[in-house]
Amino acid sequence: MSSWETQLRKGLVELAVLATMDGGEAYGYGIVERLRKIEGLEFTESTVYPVLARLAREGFLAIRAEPSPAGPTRRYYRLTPEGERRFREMTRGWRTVAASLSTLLEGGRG
Amino acid sequence: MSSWETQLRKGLVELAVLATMDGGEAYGYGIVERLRKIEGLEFTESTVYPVLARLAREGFLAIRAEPSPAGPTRRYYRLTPEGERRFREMTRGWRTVAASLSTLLEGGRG
DNA sequence: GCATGTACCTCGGATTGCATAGTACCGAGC
DNA sequence: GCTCGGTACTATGCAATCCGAGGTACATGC
Repeated sequence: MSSWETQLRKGLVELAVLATMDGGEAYGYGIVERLRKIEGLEFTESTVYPVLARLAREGFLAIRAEPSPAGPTRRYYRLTPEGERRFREMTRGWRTVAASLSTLLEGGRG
Repeated sequence: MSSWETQLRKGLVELAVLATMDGGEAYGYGIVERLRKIEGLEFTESTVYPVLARLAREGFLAIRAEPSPAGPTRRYYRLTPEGERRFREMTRGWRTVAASLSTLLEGGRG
């Protein structure tokens, strides 16, 4: 993985993770599997798990445990009201930055 | 500045800086002044100067010195052929990530 | 009993953003 | 000739976090 792509992802994991459980539930391994298929968002378990732990600790996620059909107990995460607010804020911030950078890239030195 | 926005910027400075000198020249202070006006890309001198130094050291930028109308000698930076390639690669990578994330954000848990 | 797939978690190195502080250059006005 | 404000860059150090490598554990099929 090229180093600058690693850097580009910083701060994006959190948004991507929150997005996977917008309006529903998701568990760690499933999130990793899902993001693995999205170009540019291939995060590993060692990236996703700490983020989930932090978000839960900060009160943005609620946890529900449920047995897995094959494996250890799954821990399903869901957005709390605070988590939803955070997600909306981050989405707005992301759109702003994305739009600004697009303009800059198209405009050249204009 | 919220912490996640700081992280979001990591890796974006480099692309933003390269963009400001696409097809032309730019000097440090001028780059900072220009980016300061773009929402979401307000980087400070202590962020931009090290990036310029690193990019020059890695061979992505060429330097030309020219007296300033008022102040110390300006150092104009220009993309080398390698720098242009790097810039194009980063732009592609950025567009990929941006598109993926947009899809994820709009699609919800679809 | 062993391999395999699922599921969760931790540790440590490397990278980088940015606040703070400092150096130095130049022209204008007195 | 001295100060002052704007310009241009450098140095130091902390905080954040990505991710490779490694560890534990459950279930099924052979």
